[in-house]
Amino acid sequence: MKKLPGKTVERLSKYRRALLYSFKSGKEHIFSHEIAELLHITSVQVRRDLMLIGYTGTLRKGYDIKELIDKIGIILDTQSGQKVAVIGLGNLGRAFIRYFSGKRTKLSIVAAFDVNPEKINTVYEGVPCYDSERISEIVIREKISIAILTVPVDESNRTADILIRSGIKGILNYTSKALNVPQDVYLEEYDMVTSLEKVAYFAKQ
Amino acid sequence: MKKLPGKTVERLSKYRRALLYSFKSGKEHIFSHEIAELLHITSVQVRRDLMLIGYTGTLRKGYDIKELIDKIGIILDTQSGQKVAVIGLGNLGRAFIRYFSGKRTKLSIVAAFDVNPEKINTVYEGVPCYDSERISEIVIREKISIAILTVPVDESNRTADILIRSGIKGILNYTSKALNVPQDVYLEEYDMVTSLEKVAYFAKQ
DNA sequence: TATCCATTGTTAAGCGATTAACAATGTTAA
DNA sequence: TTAACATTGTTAATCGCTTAACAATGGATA
Repeated sequence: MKKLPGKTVERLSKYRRALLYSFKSGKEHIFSHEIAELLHITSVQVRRDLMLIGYTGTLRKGYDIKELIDKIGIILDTQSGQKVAVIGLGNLGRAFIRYFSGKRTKLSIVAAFDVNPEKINTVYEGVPCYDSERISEIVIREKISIAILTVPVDESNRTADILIRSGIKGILNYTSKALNVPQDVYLEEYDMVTSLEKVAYFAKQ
Repeated sequence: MKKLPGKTVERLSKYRRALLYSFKSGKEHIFSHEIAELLHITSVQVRRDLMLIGYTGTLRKGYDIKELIDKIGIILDTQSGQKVAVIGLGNLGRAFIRYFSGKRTKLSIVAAFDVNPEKINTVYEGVPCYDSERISEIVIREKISIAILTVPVDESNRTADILIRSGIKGILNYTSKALNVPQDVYLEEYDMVTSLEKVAYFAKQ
């Protein structure tokens, strides 16, 4: 299937979580305007997104929640799952591991890396922490395709280069430096300080 | 001044950080294409953003770094500064406090809140942690205008309501639930799971 | 002095995403 | 049986942001 718009992909992820929640509470069908309410968006947008992934509802009952969850899974997930590594086991790295621990999804965090000897060879929430020197070895061995980068900013480019040479396919960069990656590596950047400064700007009346 | 586009505000925050870094290393002037390189964007976009804030460079020397930093400060900051609270002193809350500790900016994190008795009345990186029961009291007393919300998802709406009733002006929401806020409260949402799922989607070739 | 040229500032075009509009559909109610 | 209606799926319009295009500028160079 042709690549979907980034914004649609983000919403599909949110639809799925909201739908799982509704399904667990016993609901079987849902209308576009109900999904829209859950996410605080419009029903048109929901229908447009579902049109893009080719899922069709029924006229008076809306969408079959179970079917739609499965359909979104076909779009977002890979059959065999994808392995994720957290680079930098600081607060942010641990936050990620916490969010994912226990959730059995097609994304699994299988390794963390740090330079701190006190963290190396420990296990956090079931995820082993290795010496950062071993990134390349383990990424290749474990076929890890996604990295969450939460290292100090002056290490970010060097670390990204190692990941790229080890065949990583996507990087989620939380360091405040724009990374250089080749075209075939997907890069998503998020800057906590910028987010807070943005809120501060719009919060002053 | 008229409100700037959100994307421009985000970039201004990044320009400032990059410019501060350049200034510290002794540089005094900079061209639009040099700023663009630092952020991996185009020089046109830089010039357009600077046009929007009304800053004018010189033709052959480019922009005066010191002046531009000050100009961005006038746009983004308030004269007296803004106070920030972290609600939920988990990994993510601590990550935020860490990022900001030591940096003397117009944004200062002055309080954290948690329900865990072991955290209440401790101090993390200079930031005192209070009982979540006291959010309203302290937000009002300290004139805190911005909240970073990192509580468990089932507490998010209740907590947001307390913040709103206490006169908060902006909320940065890291819980995975869309919040209901009145028009005069600025809301920025970020979902770590969605970000990772987006990377995963675009990383599968 | 006159010409060249890199750079800025700004207008216009293009693009991607959201929103509006509406035909199609089939269930419900008269 | 027919009319009313809520809802879906899709096309068209709109909006906001990015990118392209280019005139204006004034220092450097011949």
